[in-house]
Amino acid sequence: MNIHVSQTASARERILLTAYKLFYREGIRATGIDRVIAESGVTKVTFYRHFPSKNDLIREFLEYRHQRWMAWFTDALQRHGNGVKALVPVMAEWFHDKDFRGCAFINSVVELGGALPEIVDITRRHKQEMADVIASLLPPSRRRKQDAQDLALAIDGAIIRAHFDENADAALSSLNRILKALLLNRR
Amino acid sequence: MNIHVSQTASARERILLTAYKLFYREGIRATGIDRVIAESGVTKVTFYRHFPSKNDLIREFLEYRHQRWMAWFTDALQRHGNGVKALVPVMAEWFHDKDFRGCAFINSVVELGGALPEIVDITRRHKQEMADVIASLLPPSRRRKQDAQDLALAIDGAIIRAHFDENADAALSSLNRILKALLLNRR
DNA sequence: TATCCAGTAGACAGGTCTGTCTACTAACGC
DNA sequence: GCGTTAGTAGACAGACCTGTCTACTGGATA
Repeated sequence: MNIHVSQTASARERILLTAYKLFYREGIRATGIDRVIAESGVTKVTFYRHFPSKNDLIREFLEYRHQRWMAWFTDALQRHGNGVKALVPVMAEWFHDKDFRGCAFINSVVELGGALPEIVDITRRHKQEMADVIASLLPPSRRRKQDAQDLALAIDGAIIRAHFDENADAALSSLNRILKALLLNRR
Repeated sequence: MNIHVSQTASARERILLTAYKLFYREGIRATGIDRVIAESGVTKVTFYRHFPSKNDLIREFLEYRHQRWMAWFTDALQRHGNGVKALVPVMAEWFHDKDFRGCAFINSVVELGGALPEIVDITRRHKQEMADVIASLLPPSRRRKQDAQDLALAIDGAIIRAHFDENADAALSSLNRILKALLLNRR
């Protein structure tokens, strides 16, 4: 609307984008507030005006990550034909990204689930939405939701393997075989 | 052999057991050395004589965890009939343990994989050994290793789901269906 | 014009972290 | 008997963490 507001938005946005990059790349606990402040080019006062505590920033980071990841996911699925067959190529696209470091939500549960239980809830909701999107790829049937849950679990396994394996191909092959096995076994 | 040595062994053992408990329950980064020292009832000098740095303790913790977990895993498989059908009950046993907090190796990769790359190697070896044990449950065939890898990936997915889900039953059902689908689809 | 308000710069408080240091004790092995 | 070795108790250094504080600046608005 006016410069005043857009300056505000831009400081906030720089903080959030910096946190997005650092929290995902280095981990949340490993990233100090001072580093986020320095790299986003704001001062402490500005930072704490927008985010009263690091936990607030963590919550907003996860919300932002959720929005961006879901948007990428649905777009990538469409680009690959929007069927269940798209899942493996879509995951391949993610796993081969040079910045891939696993699932931000799983990572945050592992890092902070004990100290910040709401992160666990946020993660459950994120994974539920992912499973809902997967369900929408499947033909309607009694088992659609169940199949989607199974696929979501297998995808989580693949994310983990791709995270610690040297390359993602083994994870993708396994995911592909699981997917085929689950969906061929109908009727 | 003699009291001298066994006193030594016991201080070391207390430290390792305390780290085992705290690192797994609270996380490695969240657990300060001072806490391990206090709870194991030794002094700083004693601690640092046995473990020159926290990283040394982390390595030994993972080694110890690997030994204990593999021993539990093979034992549990035997108790449940030592076939591929044992996998789901065995996982159920683990997931329902009140102290279950996911896989210590996955967790350590997420927490420290960036800072301590050798943890990633340790985790790969651990998961490879797990997959080898799973392979030994399968009848010999061309695809035995591949099937074992697929099952191992699905198990990792189930571990993650059981870690953040309220209860482990959904994860176990999915694992069960994936297992059946993979193994029914033979010939 | 006067007042907010979001911003800059940076000191500081209070806590926690890993790791080192001094000083002393008791048991074992040669 | 004497040196080595593992232990106790606890102070301390130096880094890093989150979060607060003062003092100042410049633009938007009433």
